[in-house]
Amino acid sequence: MSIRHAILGFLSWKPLTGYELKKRFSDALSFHWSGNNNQVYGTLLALHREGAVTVEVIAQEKLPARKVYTITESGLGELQTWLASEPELPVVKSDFASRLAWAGLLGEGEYRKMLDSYAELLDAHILMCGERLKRGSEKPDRSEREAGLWYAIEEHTLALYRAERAWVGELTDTARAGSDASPEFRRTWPEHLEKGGFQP
Amino acid sequence: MSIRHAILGFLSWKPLTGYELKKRFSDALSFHWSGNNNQVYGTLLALHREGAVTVEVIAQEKLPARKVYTITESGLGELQTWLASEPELPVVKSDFASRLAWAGLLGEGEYRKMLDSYAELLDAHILMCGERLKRGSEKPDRSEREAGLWYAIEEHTLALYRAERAWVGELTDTARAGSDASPEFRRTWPEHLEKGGFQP
DNA sequence: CAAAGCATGTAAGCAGTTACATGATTGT
DNA sequence: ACAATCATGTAACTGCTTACATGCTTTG
Repeated sequence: MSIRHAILGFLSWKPLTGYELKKRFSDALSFHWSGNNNQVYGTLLALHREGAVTVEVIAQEKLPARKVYTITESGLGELQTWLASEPELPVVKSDFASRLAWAGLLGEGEYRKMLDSYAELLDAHILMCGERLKRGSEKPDRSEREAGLWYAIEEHTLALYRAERAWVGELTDTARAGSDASPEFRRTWPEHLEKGGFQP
Repeated sequence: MSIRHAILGFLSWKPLTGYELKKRFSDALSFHWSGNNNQVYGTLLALHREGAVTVEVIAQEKLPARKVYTITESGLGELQTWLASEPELPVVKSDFASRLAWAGLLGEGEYRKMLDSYAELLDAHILMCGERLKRGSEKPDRSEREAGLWYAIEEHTLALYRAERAWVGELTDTARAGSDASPEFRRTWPEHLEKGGFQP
């Protein structure tokens, strides 16, 4: 799965410029690509070289020319072939899970702080997502099913963040319960290291 | 977040060889790194060059020498500094969501097939995860909290796949309900393309 | 006798990131 | 006056992937 297919997807909906594609990627909740220049303009160039899209250059007074890309039948064929191929498992890169794995090295207070700052980050992100959804940019809706799917995908993306938030809440509750039972500060050091050397 | 911190994490637990680290990454449910050679051996080399770890070469009869890496205080410092830094949002790369966004281009039958094959993939993966958890490889448990966290992380990872599976189930139900209402085959073509050119 | 495990490493390459480069127009 | 939007592109870099390269030992 690369941005190539996602770009072909957008172009199957309507002709767009690189700039417009970039915006769609950075506005979307559910496409994980940042929509940076190199990625979009570069892929568009490759797509054109390979005959998957055509370009129409529309000169503008005072602003750089717009290059409007249109999908070709060959491009549409590639998109359909991809859609019919075997899907892949989702890949989740969780910085937080990686940290949590070693959070035993932290004291109670530092651990709580870690949970809190992640909860805060998630809350902010969830809020932002909600606002973006309310504003609601233009989406493909060539059929009932398509419109429904775009809605479903966005809801599902949000649901994932909410599940993550709920999990952090549970961890916080557990931490609270645990330290109420044994409130002393305890920092665990690796057994194979001398204690007392590095003290942050 | 890079594999560097995860390696330091494992080494904070106990000295390990590159080979052992590789296995831990490919066995883990919740670390997203594949644990390929270049990544692990390369990072270890860099870590050593920078003084974050030390090496002890243990010659073996008939097998290549084992290089056992031990974390230094500087390495432990780097790990703690990272743990105290701001966490990042999880990044989800969902091939399936990207496909779903353009599934309006598919006919009912192809769409159902797509849902089914993803459901199958998830089922297989969930089963495999369950077995891996039952087998249960050796995990850090220097404190109650650490042991509990490793358990919590693995459960949470599995929960995510299960939520994904439930979602696909819902989409399938919706699709069934929809096509019962209007069972005709309908393929939607991009408005800006002539209909009838490319027919897969 | 083949496959899996032990054990190290290198080469080539893809996908994606940040930052650089330019410059007019519109809104606060 | 400053920031955002419109609009294109390039350079340098990071992180990660697959495949290559070697070769012995244990298990099925």
